[in-house]
Amino acid sequence: MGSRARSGLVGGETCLAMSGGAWHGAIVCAAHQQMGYHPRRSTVTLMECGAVVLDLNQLRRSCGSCALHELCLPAGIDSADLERLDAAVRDKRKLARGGALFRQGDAFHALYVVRSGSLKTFVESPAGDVQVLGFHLPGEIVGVDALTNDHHLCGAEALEQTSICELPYVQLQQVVQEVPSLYRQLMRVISREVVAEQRHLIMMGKQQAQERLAIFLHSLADRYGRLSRDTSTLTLPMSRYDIANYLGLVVETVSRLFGRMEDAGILAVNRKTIRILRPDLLADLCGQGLGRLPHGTEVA
Amino acid sequence: MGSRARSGLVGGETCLAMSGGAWHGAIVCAAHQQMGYHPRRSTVTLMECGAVVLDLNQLRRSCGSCALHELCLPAGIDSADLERLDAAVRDKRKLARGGALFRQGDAFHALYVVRSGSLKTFVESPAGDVQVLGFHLPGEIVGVDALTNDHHLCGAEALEQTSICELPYVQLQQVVQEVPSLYRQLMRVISREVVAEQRHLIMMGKQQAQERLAIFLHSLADRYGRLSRDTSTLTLPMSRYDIANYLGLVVETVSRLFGRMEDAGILAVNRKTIRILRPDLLADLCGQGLGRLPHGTEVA
DNA sequence: GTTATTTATTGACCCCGGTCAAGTCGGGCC
DNA sequence: GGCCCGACTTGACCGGGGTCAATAAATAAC
Repeated sequence: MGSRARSGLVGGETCLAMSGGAWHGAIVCAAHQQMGYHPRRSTVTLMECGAVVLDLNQLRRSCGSCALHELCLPAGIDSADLERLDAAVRDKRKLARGGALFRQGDAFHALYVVRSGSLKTFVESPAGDVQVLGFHLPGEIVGVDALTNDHHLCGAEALEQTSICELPYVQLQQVVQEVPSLYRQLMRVISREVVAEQRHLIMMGKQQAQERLAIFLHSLADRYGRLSRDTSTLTLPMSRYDIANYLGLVVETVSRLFGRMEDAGILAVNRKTIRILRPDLLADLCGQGLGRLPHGTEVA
Repeated sequence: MGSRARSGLVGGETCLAMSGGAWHGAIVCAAHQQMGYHPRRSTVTLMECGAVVLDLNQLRRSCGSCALHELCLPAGIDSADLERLDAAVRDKRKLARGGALFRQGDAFHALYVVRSGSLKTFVESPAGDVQVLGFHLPGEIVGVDALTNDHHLCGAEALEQTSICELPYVQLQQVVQEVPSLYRQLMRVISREVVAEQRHLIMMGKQQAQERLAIFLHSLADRYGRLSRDTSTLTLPMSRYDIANYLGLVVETVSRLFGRMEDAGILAVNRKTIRILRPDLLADLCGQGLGRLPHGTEVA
């Protein structure tokens, strides 16, 4: 084993652009990527980048002009009703990497939608062991589990610089009451979370470790695609530990699997940057248990 | 190993009463159990039993007089608004054991609430392998996953004689729009499902096989208690295969675990009837990985 | 009743992935 | 520059639980 050719990104400038996380992600990058622009050679600093984002936020404060419009609550709502929704959406909170949106046990008073960046939700037992429940990308709702008993059953934490739309529940209820189409859309968005959890469950059920990671990457690429991001080069905002925990594995196993998939020519792995070289083969690995790679097999 | 004293239920008449499933469960049994009555010596046939149920259904057709009132959608809704809900709740469908409420891929047009009996929800891959997603007891809602894309992503099947309240979605929307408190309660009930899935996920994450089964039994007893059923004698409506699949294990492992817990004096297992002899010890097994039983240890 | 079929239990074997331990890399800091 | 620390990788070992197979019990079919 071992003579694996690590896909060498040039390092220096690449990492400089990457190391800030996908902070300009949904806003700056989305536009750039659609134009075929890649921020690799950009020399903007984080400071400059932050300023740009703030300006853009000013321009697109309203749901109506939000890039996530069609993925989020406003989908299918006409401009007249949008103003009422805008009135309910309170200040857009910003979180630094590791910052808590809410903690396990906190009193419930709002639902949240990720605007840019990403979150993880997780529970922690009194004994201290953690279970990551999900990763949340822009347009996805967080906090639904607290509706039953007015307390958050899981914590939510930013994986990178993240910006959040807060929907105070009392006001949201009013608007939803007045705008039937918004009520329907809210249900749909919540249902999406149920479906996401179901997928997670299916994966944890009986899939082998390699299938789990394949499914994880595949579905992440899917979600990136829906955000108009590049689906062949994933920049993972979460650590190997988070991935392992989410998949019900240990970090060593995840590391080995990345290695094996790289050996097979499916991926090019460079820390948090994963290039999917053979989407077809990756899709195969998601399949029904066949086609598992036997330790160091080169796949033509 | 092996010299395990099987808890001997008398067999004959017991099984006769059991074999019909818990059909009179939520309706006849709930009342009986609260009075300390046990249907073991009852000689009613299924036919007679069915008739009784029908009569009771006539008496308590409305949500207002339903025994599940406080567990279900009507919770916290005054009698004036209850009539509007009643109008939306359509015919109460009945399913025989194995009967499908809906199939994976079916078009969505209604949510369902279990009135009596029980369901399992599951997905089936093209290759034929199944993952059981959940078991649903009276008062619990089914079908939420279909709200996103108008098709059921999982199938739902009765585990025993089961009666269902159907909530056609178009009508439900109207009523919910008119009755704010019902809207809130619907959200809460849906959120319950999210929480249930989260618990399932936590279990599948990193728990050992024995902890999984312990948690499963413990939480099932909990839910039975909420339905005013006996929490120390569980009559499992689902097969060992369903349990194993739900827990991400194989049927042999579940069987062995039941055996080990019986050896430890925690349970008395007789096919689908599980008596919890030591709830305290069972709770211990749910805990953080400590206290696992090392193959045939007697616990005083 | 008898037979056939599903469901559950039990044993023997072995492999996937967890555990333990040792590197290695990269980034932040002075 | 040099140091440190956390994130990640890689190897060696082993045990929990999956697989295969045989049997028993209970239900369904006739």
